[in-house]
Amino acid sequence: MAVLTTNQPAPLEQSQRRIDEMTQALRDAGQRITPQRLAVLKILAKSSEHPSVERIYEQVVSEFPTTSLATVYKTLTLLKSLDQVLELGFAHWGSRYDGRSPNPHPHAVCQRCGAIADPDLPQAEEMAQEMARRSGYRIDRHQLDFFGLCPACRKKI
Amino acid sequence: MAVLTTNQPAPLEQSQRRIDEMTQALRDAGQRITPQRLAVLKILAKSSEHPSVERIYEQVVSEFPTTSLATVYKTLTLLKSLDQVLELGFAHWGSRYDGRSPNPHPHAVCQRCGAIADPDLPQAEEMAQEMARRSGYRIDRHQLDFFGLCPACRKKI
DNA sequence: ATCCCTGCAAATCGTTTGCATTGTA
DNA sequence: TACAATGCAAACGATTTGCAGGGAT
Repeated sequence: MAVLTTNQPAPLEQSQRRIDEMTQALRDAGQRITPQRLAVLKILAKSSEHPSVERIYEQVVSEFPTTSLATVYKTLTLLKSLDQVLELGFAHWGSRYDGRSPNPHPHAVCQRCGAIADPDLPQAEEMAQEMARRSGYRIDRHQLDFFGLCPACRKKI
Repeated sequence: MAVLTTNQPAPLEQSQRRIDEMTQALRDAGQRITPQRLAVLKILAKSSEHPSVERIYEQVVSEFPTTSLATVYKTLTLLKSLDQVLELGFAHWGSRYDGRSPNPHPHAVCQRCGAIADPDLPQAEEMAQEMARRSGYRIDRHQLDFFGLCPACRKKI
């Protein structure tokens, strides 16, 4: 499901398509397209870095200075509920967001610099089915995180 | 690596072995075996429910009324640092702990009642290697969570 | 006897909420 | 114009921390 290659910047055309998808999803849900929401949504469509809330906030504020952190949170909650953004929820550091590939897929997280990569791992879906079979649970969603050191940080240590 | 069958109570002998392992790990690290630590550690060795901090605290207090929540947290942090307990860190609800199989392994989490199962999924290790290969990250640890409904809750809905 | 561990309370940090004001549809 | 969205500040909940007193080795 993750169509994009790891950590490449999104081609303009592709991020434009995501912006359109997201705005349409908002409209379909009877939600208004405010400038603040549009700003958040553009950042989500363009970022390959899996930004944190704080990071999104900084960027929104830089082009829309009155925006509040609460609005960013509310927008993210809304987009999540429409399955237009994937929240990577971590325990002790804050969440990170993936707006380019909102369907669940595995991530590699660098413990040193916080970089996140998401190469395609086709086994994921099959593993979800295996988990359903062996546990008896109905599986709706997953979060598969691998923690370690990114290539850049490996060298530095 | 997960030797135990899903959600079966630990055989006494097995949980006793875990208690011994943990106390030994503490001793090896030059740490003291206090009654509070022993209480936490016993609960971890026996529980198949992947208890929350609060749940552990309740149980410790019931047999050792002066214990504080902070001590439970400190003990868990200590045991984590010695790889004697696995923390399942969730974003919006608190963490849950696995003291019976402290090596990373996949879990199924019920969104309704919070039950957690951990059947053996042999693919996990191979997937970690595949992730390392495709991302270039050095992978040290993983957390593989599948969210949905447990068998009991499926019926109730 | 030493010094680590405990227990308490206060601090922290990410996230959520209440409410008056503003702006989109 | 009506009603939903914003922005601010206060509330929240899980976890951490500082510190004085107590207990394990």
